[in-house]
Amino acid sequence: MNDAHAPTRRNLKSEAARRRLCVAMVEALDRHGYAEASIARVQELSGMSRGALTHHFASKTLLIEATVDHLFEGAVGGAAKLHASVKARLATEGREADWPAFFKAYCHASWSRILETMEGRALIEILVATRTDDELRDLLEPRLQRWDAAISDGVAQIFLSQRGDADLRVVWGICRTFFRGLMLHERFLEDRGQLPEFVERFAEMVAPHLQPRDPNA
Amino acid sequence: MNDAHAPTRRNLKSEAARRRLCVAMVEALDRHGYAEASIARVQELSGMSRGALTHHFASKTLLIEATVDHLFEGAVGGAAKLHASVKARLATEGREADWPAFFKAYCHASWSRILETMEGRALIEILVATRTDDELRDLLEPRLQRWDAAISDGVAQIFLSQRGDADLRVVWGICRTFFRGLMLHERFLEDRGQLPEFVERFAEMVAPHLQPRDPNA
DNA sequence: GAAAACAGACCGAACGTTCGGTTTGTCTTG
DNA sequence: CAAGACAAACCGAACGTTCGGTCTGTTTTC
Repeated sequence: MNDAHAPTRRNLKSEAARRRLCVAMVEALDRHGYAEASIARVQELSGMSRGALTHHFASKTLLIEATVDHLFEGAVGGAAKLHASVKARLATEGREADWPAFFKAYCHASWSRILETMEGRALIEILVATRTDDELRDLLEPRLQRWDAAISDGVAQIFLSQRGDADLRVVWGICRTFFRGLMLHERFLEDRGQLPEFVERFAEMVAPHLQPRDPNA
Repeated sequence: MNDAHAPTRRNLKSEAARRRLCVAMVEALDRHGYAEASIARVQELSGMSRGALTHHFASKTLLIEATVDHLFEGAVGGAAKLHASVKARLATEGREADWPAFFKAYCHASWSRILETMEGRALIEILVATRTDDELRDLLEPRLQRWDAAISDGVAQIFLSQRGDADLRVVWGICRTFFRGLMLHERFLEDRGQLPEFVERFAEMVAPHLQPRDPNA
């Protein structure tokens, strides 16, 4: 975390161990939920000893904190890649492309990539726990708001709202809100296969309120 | 729950005790989250003894089950009342009313009444826990699907989609999904006061896809 | 007086944390 | 460059707390 020191063999090993523990924590959050993501479970999933875990993360809170940073790094990196590919598509296809279909595909990609993954589900578990855990809330709040800003900036590079950037922020916030809500709504449905239909219908309603940004501007 | 026996003094008292415990459980879920909604916490919040709690609910699962039914009863009753008032408004104001504004008000009412409450937050906690708790999932699944059907029928009585009732179900499912997602998205916002703005902007996007049903049909 | 309602002591399991001891890698010194 | 000093990595046992569940009494209701 704080030591991007010389890449000695020890530092590399230590870094790898910490990463392994974070990955195991993500898996534990996904499979068992926040409350059941116990130290013992993470230890078991990581294949490391109890003592090693304790050594790298003196408390569970510190492990959670590192896991959150791990999640954010992955999410920001993934978003950057997606935005780059969108920019490329917009540059080649230009304005002739079918915008509703394009936006629908973008929504589907965002939903499945961000939320239909182990990492996405782990983040939801943490978000929910944040509501009732003040310590966790204080830990996450600044990170989440920074993340929100980064996402808004990224989307502003490829999309446009006629009402201005503030509206674009709101509209894309609505999209993310909806995607997250889907994770809870699927409990109401008889068939999980209806979810893509929900995403498509949603994208259809939102598409007229946004437009692609001219990449040559 | 299952005993609507003769209203002797004892049965009434028993019923009241069970309700008190369910209410305390809802409060515990709201304040502390699913995992921390322990038997001891419910006992404390209800002001009853451990023995009394155990007497009325032999296991925690039974308490959760009763609490879920308690929540659903309240939600279905509240929805029925809201729909009745909407029907009345539609009958008097008729088709001259400003539909987007009307729908916006309906969305705001649904959101604040269903989700900005102790009961709404408690249900979210249960929904999230359901994802990783198989026993809870089996318990809730039939109830949730019945609930979904009841809500769809209720909305179908007052609203209409040009694409038919199946589409209406999807669109209103999208709305509920969004409302639920707001509970998680507020963590990303600096100011919780932006939430109503989100609801209004969302309603604005959805309104053109629905219309009020003629109450005289 | 029988049964339901209530009260509280008690149990084993699992939790997060703490701690003393061992091994391994790195740096310093002669 | 080999030896010793040192710190980080690793290990598993033990602690106190809290969990849900059980069990034995006491009081209230019928």
